[in-house]
Amino acid sequence: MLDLNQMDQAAYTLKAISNGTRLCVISLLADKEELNVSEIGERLQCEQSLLSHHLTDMRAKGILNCRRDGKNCYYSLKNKQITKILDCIQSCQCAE
Amino acid sequence: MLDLNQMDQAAYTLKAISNGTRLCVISLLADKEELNVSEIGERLQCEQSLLSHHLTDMRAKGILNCRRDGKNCYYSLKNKQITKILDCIQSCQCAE
DNA sequence: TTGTCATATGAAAATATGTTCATATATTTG
DNA sequence: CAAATATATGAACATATTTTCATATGACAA
Repeated sequence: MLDLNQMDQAAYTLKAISNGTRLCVISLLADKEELNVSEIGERLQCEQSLLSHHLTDMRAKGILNCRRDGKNCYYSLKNKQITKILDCIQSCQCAE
Repeated sequence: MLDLNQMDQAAYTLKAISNGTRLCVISLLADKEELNVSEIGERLQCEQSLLSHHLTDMRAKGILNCRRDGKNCYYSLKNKQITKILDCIQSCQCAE
């Protein structure tokens, strides 16, 4: 029941989201089904290239999906469940 | 509702636990109420000093409590709620 | 005391993450 | 086709995290 490999995998996913900007992206996408990069950029304080790096990496790590439509790329959560981590961590912060 | 500062704080806590060894520690302490460093070390594949660094840092970041009793230091979860993140992330992995 | 056990600490090295900047690519429009 | 828009990429750098090693500290037992 205590499997380091399993925990490493969990850690891999957690690391991929352990960043303020990335959590914001997840929070945005929790509601909106999908958003393109510009829309995300407008809502966040994040420079184009940096945001792109974050999105690309989160996608590579299986957090986000991406779909191109013309000039735009629409990102969405690959697994909505991930938003529960946000609730979870926030309830932890409160109960401190 | 989308507050970067709040997300940064959440990220700070997430970072403090986004590591296989640290998640193992949390998982161990989820059951056992408290364990001393040697007990944790036996159950984990982790060298003394490295484990100590992890524990000290998790403590500094408000994840763990520590109580000394004689030669031993007993660590426990400051907030049991944190274990829900483990369940949470694991259910995310499955549903992939 | 001295030795031993349990744990912590600090510095250095190794590695990973985050950020910036300049530039590339894909798509659409004129 | 050329220009404009949306987004990605790569290299360089800055910063943070992880790991190792040597050593320190605290507590107890002989």
